[in-house]
Amino acid sequence: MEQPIDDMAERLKLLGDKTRLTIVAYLKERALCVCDIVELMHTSQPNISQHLRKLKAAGIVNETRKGQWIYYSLTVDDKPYIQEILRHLPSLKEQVDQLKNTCD
Amino acid sequence: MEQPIDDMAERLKLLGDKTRLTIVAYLKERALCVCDIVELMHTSQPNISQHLRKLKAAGIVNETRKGQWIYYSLTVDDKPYIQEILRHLPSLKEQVDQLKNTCD
DNA sequence: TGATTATATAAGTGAATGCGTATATATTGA
DNA sequence: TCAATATATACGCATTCACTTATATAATCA
Repeated sequence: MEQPIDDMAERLKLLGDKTRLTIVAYLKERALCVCDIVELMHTSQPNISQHLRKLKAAGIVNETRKGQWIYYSLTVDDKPYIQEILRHLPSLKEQVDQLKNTCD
Repeated sequence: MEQPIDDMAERLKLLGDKTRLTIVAYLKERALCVCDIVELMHTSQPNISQHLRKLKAAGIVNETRKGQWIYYSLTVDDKPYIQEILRHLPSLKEQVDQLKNTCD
């Protein structure tokens, strides 16, 4: 039987990873496709895909396909303690705004 | 150089462990000594001690010696996003109240 | 249809981690 | 000072996990 506390621990563990927390910080600015995040974070595409899959499984992000691109966005409206975490993340708006944006 | 986002990830990772999050949920009720927590959680004393050391290193708990017992308590007044997590933890008051309390 | 681009999955590897057993340190009280 | 209790540390082991490389799937466009 899954306890609420186990559930919270699972989500917090997901956010307790530098790469994933940075992804979430970027997605706080706006929805991004995988190649955007790869460009922002200077790591491999499979690495980002795997992190996104975990975030999706935990219900923290969802995906929307637009042509050949898949955009990910946050789904935390029903998770207040995650919202509070987001509020304390530094803004990465400048970096997101400087994306080359060849994705469309 | 330590970024704020790395710092947050470190703390969230600590709370993203079922055992540690449960310890924190107990400490939300009141300060407890190590043997109290061992009794509540049905695990080994070294296990609890090691988790408490990590929580202390992250500034989430502090310790106060009282005779041969060392009481741990939360130090989260300056960490709002951790407070919000605490608010969403289920209450474990009943279990804490049923402690045999031979520790004094 | 074939080439290109975007994304996902598979498999392997090295490092981190949670927990147990054994032992050390510290405090109390006879 | 010695025994008992409380807590911390050392060490080993099994598991988890983040990441890389290689490959598969999917969509677009010539």
